Amino acid sequence: MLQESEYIRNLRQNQHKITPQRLSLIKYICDNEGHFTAEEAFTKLRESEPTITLATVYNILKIFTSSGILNTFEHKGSRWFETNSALHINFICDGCGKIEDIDTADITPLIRKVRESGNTFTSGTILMRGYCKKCAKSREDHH
Amino acid sequence: MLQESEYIRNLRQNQHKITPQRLSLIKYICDNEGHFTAEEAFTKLRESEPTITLATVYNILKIFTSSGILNTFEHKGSRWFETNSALHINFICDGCGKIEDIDTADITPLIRKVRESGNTFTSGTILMRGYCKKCAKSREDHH
DNA sequence: ATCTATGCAAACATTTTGCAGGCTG
DNA sequence: CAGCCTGCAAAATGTTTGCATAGAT
Repeated sequence: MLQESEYIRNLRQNQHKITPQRLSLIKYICDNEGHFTAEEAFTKLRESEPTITLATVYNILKIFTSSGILNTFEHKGSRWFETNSALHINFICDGCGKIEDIDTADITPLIRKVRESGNTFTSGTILMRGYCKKCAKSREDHH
Repeated sequence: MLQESEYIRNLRQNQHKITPQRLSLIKYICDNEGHFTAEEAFTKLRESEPTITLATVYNILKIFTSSGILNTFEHKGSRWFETNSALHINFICDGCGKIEDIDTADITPLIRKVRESGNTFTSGTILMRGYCKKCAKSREDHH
């Protein structure tokens, strides 16, 4: 889990200015470990930065994703952002919609496989769907 | 690789009617092993079915995805459809944009891992990005 | 004959773009 | 104070919806 200072350093390193909007978003990202959409971040940020716009949020998120400090994937018609930069499984519950990170060493062979085919590997996203423990149980109880 | 008859059987099994538009799309899917968007299928289908609309293409694709005979994933702001129903790696080249299927048995441990956490597993998508052999080489040559 | 599927258009949702003014470095 | 960043509005893109008619069984 990265600290706020690492995002700030990332901005400086890439000659980007430090603005209140950017600091607020960094705070949101660090306080809110997990997965979020631009809209979600925007809604939360507006509490402390009432003039911020969605376009600005997208701008800032683009900086972080293009420098690789944030990952993105698409799901349910939106782009999602996440702070976990190691390749891992994103398990999405079809019941409650929650996204759970599952870290595992078992992914290494997959990357090797990609390279065996002659490709280079830069990044990846693994989405797996099903029902989480809680939702699976409540569905069982309905029988 | 599924045959046209299997898509037709799938329609019948689910009490869906066999229409020319559906047959054309099935033909497109079977002739065109790989990955496609609704728009791509629509553009091609219009050659033989000039009155077909994008909405109809979406309708038909929804039938096939909800019955599980087609997979979907989101990428580059669109939904993509694919005929390979076994969980596999979709390798996306950041150079030419081509999507390559990489089938591997190494995925089984990942599914096990999902279940170990108490979740059920229904489907998954693995997207990996980098440069394909050809694009990696042409980028090297630029140095 | 019934009921679903299609075609069309409009609605919707998400993301991007263009530009004038404001703020950072 | 130069240039990047923000806020705003509009545009662009992709997908869904509602409804009247055509078509499959």
